[in-house]
Amino acid sequence: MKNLKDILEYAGIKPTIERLSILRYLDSKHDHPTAAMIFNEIETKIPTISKTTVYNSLKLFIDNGIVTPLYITGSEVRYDFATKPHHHFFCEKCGKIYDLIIDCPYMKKTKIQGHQIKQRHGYFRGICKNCLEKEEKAQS
Amino acid sequence: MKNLKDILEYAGIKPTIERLSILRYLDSKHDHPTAAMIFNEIETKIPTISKTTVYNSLKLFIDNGIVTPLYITGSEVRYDFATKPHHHFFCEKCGKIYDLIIDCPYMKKTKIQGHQIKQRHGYFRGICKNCLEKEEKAQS
DNA sequence: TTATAAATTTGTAATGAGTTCAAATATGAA
DNA sequence: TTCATATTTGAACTCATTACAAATTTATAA
Ligand SMILES: [Mn+2]
Ligand SMILES: [Mn+2]
Ligand SMILES: [Zn+2]
Ligand SMILES: [Zn+2]
Repeated sequence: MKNLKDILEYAGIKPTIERLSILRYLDSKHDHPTAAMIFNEIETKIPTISKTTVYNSLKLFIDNGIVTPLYITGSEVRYDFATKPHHHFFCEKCGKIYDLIIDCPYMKKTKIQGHQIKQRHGYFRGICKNCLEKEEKAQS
Repeated sequence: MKNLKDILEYAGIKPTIERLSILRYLDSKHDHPTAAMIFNEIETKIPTISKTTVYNSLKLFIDNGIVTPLYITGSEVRYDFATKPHHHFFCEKCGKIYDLIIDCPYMKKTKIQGHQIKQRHGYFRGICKNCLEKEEKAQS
C-alpha cells in the first residue's frame, strides 16, 4: 500500500481527482491544516473545487480511519494524515502543530476502567522552540 | 483556600453573584459542562443572567488558571474546574466526559524537544462502561 | 451507442457556538 | 450625592461547519 490511490481504493473510496488532491496535500505538507487551508491550496489547482467537497472528502477519510481530526486549537479542526497515533505540540503563538514521537504507555491501551477505547489523544500546549528563539533575539 | 469566594479573591477576581454561581455549579456537578449547560442551570437561579456573562466569567477563570477548557468533542468547549491536571475519557455515545486518574510520565514535563509546555492534555475516546452495558442488555 | 440509475460535486442557505460592542446597571471612593 | 470604574446585559455579528437540492459526472444495462 504505497501510493495514495491504493489507500483510497483499499478503503473502498473512489479516488476522484478532488479526493486524491486533498489527500496528496495532506501527505506532502504534513503540517496539520484546517479545512480552509486545504481548500485554498486545492483551489489553485482545481479552481472549480467546492468547500463542501473538501468537507465531504475529509469526513469520508475520517470515517475510514485514513485521516484524524485534531480538536486542539478550540477554534477550528486540524486534519492529520495519520499513519500511527502520536502526540502533538500546539504553539499558542504561531499556531503550528508539531508531531511528537514519544512513547507513552497509554497509547496502546484498548480498555481503561471499563471504557472501550477507540482513539487516544495526547497533546501539549505552549510556546514552540522557534517562537522562543525569536523572543530571545528580540530582547537582546 | 477552601471556599470558592476565597479562590476568586485570591486570583484578584471580584466574587460577584454571577461568577460565584458559575463556579459553584462547576464545583458541585463536576461533570464537564458546555457554556450552554451552565447558562441553562444558572438561569433557573438568576433568571436575568446573560449568556455573555457566562462566557465572560469562564474566560476570566481560564485566564487565571481556575478553569480549564477542554477541546475534545469538536463541537463545543467543555469546562473543567481543574485542581490538578488529569486525563479524560469522552464517550461518543452519551457525550459524557469522565475523569481518569492515571499517572502518565509526561504529565509533569515542562519542556519537550525545545518547546515550552504550559498545558498537558491526554484523553481517550470511545464507548463508556455505562453505554457498553446498555448495549449488552439490548442484545440479550 | 443510448438510456437510465447511482455517485459525486457544487453553490447557496442555514446552523449554532462563540464574540463584539455599546448601553444599562451596580459598585465604590471622595 | 457625585463621579469614575467595573460588571452585566442583549442584540448584532462572525465564522466554521452542515444541510440540502440541483447540476454534473460516472457506471451499468439494453
Ligand atoms: Mn500529527
Ligand atoms: Mn476533568
Ligand atoms: Zn510557535
Ligand atoms: Zn456513554
